[in-house]
Formats: sequence, structure tokens, C-alpha cells
Amino acid sequence: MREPVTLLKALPRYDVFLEETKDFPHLDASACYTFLQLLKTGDELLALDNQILSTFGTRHGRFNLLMMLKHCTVGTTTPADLAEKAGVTRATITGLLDGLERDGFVERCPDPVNRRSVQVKLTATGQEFLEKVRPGYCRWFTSVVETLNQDEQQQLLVLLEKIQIRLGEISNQYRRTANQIPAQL
Amino acid sequence: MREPVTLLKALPRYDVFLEETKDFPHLDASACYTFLQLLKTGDELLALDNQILSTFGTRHGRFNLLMMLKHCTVGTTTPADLAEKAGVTRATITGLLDGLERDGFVERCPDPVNRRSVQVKLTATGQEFLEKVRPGYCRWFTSVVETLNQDEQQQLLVLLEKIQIRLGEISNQYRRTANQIPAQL
DNA sequence: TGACATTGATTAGGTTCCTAATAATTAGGT
DNA sequence: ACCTAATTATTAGGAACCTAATCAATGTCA
Repeated sequence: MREPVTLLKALPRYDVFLEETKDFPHLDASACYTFLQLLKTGDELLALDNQILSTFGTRHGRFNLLMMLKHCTVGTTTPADLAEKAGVTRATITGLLDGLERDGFVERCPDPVNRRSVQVKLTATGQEFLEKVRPGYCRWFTSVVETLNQDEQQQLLVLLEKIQIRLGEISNQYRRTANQIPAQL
Repeated sequence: MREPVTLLKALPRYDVFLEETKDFPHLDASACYTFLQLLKTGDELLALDNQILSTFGTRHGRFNLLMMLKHCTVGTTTPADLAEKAGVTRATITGLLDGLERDGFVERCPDPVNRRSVQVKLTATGQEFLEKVRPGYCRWFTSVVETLNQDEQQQLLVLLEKIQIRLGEISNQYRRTANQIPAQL
């Protein structure tokens, strides 16, 4: 038997926010706690993912870019397109490409039609690198999820979907108010 | 009615990993998908949190540090202690403190007993800043969670707890193998 | 007491992200 | 054809993280 949710022990970085509920009686402390656990889990997952990748001599950003170059067949592989797919700015892609090109994992080829544009290509070295890292990476992320059974995974997906929808709403509403302080402050 | 989990549409940054399952038949594609959704949700939550905080002229790291200074009564407020609580390195705390001190939100006081040590204190300006930002921040994070009802929140907490336990195990096992390539590669 | 390790904070340098500004090229409208 | 708009990639500079190296102060112990 798993003990009920008493993981309250130590999330010092996050639980300071719980104090806030004292000054806002209409705020639900348990709702705050849920938010913090979500933030914490995401944070730790991302951190550990990065740590695992460091063992292989790469990091989240670079690895992701290589994977995208290998698998994403939809669209072109210009920096602009990669930025769009990866959800980061073009400037970020430029920086990542600089590093990857220096290491010989990708190359930038001029586009003969549009002289502003650049086509990014995975080199043989880059391919080999991916081959080498892939099994270990797959095992890492499998080992995280296999702690949940099929039903639990399904439950989690449904809940995450709801949260993502809400995040999308908030993000849009925030984008609409541009750089003003949001109305709810 | 919510549509069943068909949010498969666009997570291009993440779904490239699904391709990997083709080369590893023993890998469960649905498990991969769950992992990716978790990674994605965490990523987006963190990103949006940072964006909201930017509206208030601060960021995750600095805001967290201020909140810790205000609420964490356990232990001292030396940079080392703050680093421990926040789960970042001391060097990171040094950098954050530099910024916060420059803005007049904190001050570094020499410890009369241990001359190596420094006590960090929230200034009146820092307090006022927190007072100003707090309501808006509370509303933001409430609005995320209130998309789930009580039962769903409880479900989510249980699932997140399981994942956190697994992450802890992996992290420990990884720490034990130090800087070697993990056995499972 | 003196050598040595430990501890606290910082510095130096690197990475991955950001925004804003810049430079080159292309496209559109008159 | 020409001026302006938009688009592509990059640069510059900043933030929040990291590791490794440094420096000062403190503990330890033979």
C-alpha cells in the first residue's frame, strides 16, 4: 500500500507560497498545493532530463534540435522553421546551431533560391551521435513512466490535457492584453 | 463533453521522440506519449509562470528568492542555506543576490561570528514589492488549478507523487554512479 | 603551533533561453 | 522601376542556471 499524499515533507522552494493563502482566505490551500506539486514535478523532470543528457555530452536544447532534424519531415529545415517547431525564438536556434556546427553535428547550406535563407542538415557525425545516445535516452524516459500502470497513465493524460487547455486560454488572454498589466491584478 | 485524448495535434518539439519507438519494439508508444505530455506540460507551465512574472518586472529565480526570504523561518538566510532550500548552486544564489541587491530588494549583512558568512535580509523596498505582486500571482496560479475539480486535483496529486518518487529513485541511482556512463546504456 | 582539509562565498566561463536592434534580401503597390 | 513592407538570419546584451577554480576563514590533529 502506498501511503496517502503526505509528501508534504520537503518542497521548501515551493511551499513558501502556501503561506500566502493565509492573507487570501478565499484562496484554497489545497489548490495551491496542487499547483506547486505540478510546478515541482515539471521542474524536477526537466532538471533530471538535462542531467541524464549531460552524461551523454549534450543538453536538452541541442538534443531536441538534432532529433527534430532527424525526424521532422514536415516543412523545411530553415532556422525559422525549426524555431517554430521547437517553440523558441530564431535567435535561440542560431545559438544552438552555432554550437552544433562547431561540434560538426550539423551544417548550414545556403538556399539557392532564397539567398536570405539557410538549410540546416544533419551530418554523418550527427547521425552517429544520435544512434549512440538513443538507447540510453529511451530507457531513461521509459523508466519514468513505467511507475504508472495503464489506467494511471490514461488518467494522467486526461488531467494534463485539461491543464494544457487552461494554460492555452491564459496564454491567449495574456497575449491579447499585450504588455499591459493584466486586468486581474 | 471533452473529446478523448486527441491532443496529438501539435507537440512537434516533443513528438519526434515517438519515432524512436519504431526502433525499439519493446517500448510502449503510449508510455512515451505520457512522458512527453508530462514534459510538455511542465515546460509550458514554467514558461507561462515566467512570462506572468515578467509582467511584474521579475522572474522565477528572483521572485522565489524573495518569497523564501519572507517566509522561510527554518534555518538561517546565508547564501549556502538559500541555495540548499532553493535547490540551486551557491553560485546561482550569488548571481541572483547581486541583481536583487542592485535593485535594493535585499542586503547582505556580515555575520559577526563567522567572518566567511553573510546574512541576507529583505529590505523594506523588497517587502513592498512582494506586497504589490502577490495578489496577481496568487490569482494566476489559482486560475490554473481551478480547471480541475476536487476529485481531479486529488487524482493528480497521487499521480504526481508516484512520479516524484520514481524521479527520486532514478536521481539517487544516477548520483551513485557519479560521472560514469550509466549501466543501462 | 603548523600543516592540511573543510567550508563559505565569489569569480570565470559556458549554456540555453529571452528581447531588441541590425543587415540583407525579397515582395508588393503605385 | 522604385520606395516601402515584410521576412531571414544574425548580433548584442541580459537572465538564470551550471561546473570548476579561487580565496579567505575556520577546524583539526599530530
